Amino acid sequence: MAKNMRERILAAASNLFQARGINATGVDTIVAEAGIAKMTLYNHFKTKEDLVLEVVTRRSREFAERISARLDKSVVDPTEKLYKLFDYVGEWLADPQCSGLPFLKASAEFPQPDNPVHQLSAELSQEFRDYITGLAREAGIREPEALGLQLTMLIEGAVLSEQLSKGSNALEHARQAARILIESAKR
Amino acid sequence: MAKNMRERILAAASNLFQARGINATGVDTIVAEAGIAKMTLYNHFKTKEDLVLEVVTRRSREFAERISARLDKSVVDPTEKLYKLFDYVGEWLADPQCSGLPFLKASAEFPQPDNPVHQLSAELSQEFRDYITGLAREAGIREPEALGLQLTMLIEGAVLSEQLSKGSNALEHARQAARILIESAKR
DNA sequence: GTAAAAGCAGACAGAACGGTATAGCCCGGT
DNA sequence: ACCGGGCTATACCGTTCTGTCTGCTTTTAC
Repeated sequence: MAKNMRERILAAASNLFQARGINATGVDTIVAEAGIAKMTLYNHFKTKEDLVLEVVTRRSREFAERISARLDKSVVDPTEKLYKLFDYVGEWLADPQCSGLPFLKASAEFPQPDNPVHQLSAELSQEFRDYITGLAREAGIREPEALGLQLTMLIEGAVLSEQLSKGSNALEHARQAARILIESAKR
Repeated sequence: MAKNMRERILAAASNLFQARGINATGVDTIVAEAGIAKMTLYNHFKTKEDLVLEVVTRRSREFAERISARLDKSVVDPTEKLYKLFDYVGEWLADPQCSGLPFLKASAEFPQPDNPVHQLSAELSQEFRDYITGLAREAGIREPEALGLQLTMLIEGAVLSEQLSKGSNALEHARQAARILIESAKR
């Protein structure tokens, strides 16, 4: 049971943060959702902020690894990976329990640059961008940083648009834009 | 003075929401920043949420009008407007007191779809997208909705990237991507 | 000039916040 | 058999939250 506790707390917190926002979710609510005692939570996490940091990290890494695992497994052609990237983001976005890019939402709730959650979000966002830049580099793009950033912006914008107005088919349009940008960058 | 009170409250709230986030800013803090009595605030706004709604609306409209006013004044060629759009967003973004697109941050802090702030954010986001789609239509783009959404995603993503890691030159890369997309859409 | 409107200061209510303390229970290891 | 560590339940701390009330002063309008 001991090992499960931590996971249960993280899962409960993750769900609540996603549904109501981080600042709007109290410790008591997390405790109730996880079905545990308050002291148990504070036995595993020093403060609420520590819990927030770990939840944000996990969710972001889960997202990134879910995408990259699929890409590594099913695609070999490096350029094809860039296209497939949008397919897999689309699948992730179609999941009804998906609620946006974790590091983006976290950074919006903690705008102050010196805030630990904000700094973590910036790092995770950078990781994601670096990953896409890496894909562009493997695909032999001349300026992989430029295309990587552009594709990242498209994905972030698409996720936001889809969240704000469902059914806008944002990701499909992002994919079409990406194709044009990739082709243009290869020439 | 009576007319100024409202503006002073809105200005103070706007600054604080921008700097610390909406949920993290208490009414007492707003009152202190505005240099007024608490009852004066509640005399002008029924609840904090009412104040939030008006602040978000104003900031979003200010942004949109600042961009569109410049475009209408200085540019005549419809296609050129699409390019200049990124210049003016860039200038707005370079303003050190700028802190992201108001409706995006607000929607992140109030994720629940039935929340009034979230709904307002969705409407304001839609307004912005419609405006850009209108520009695309005037420029004779074949599928203005598609390009409008794509450019919107680029702008939103660029603003986020710039906020999360300053000096990434996100908007410049967004502009380059936009040029490619626009040229491709015109052909 | 005077009365009504609006602003002020500060106390206050009731709830929620993050976090702590305490006392007991249950269960596994030896 | 028993001991210790993790979990529970509950009460509690001080602070902060939104929102209200009151009594007094200033401004505004006619």
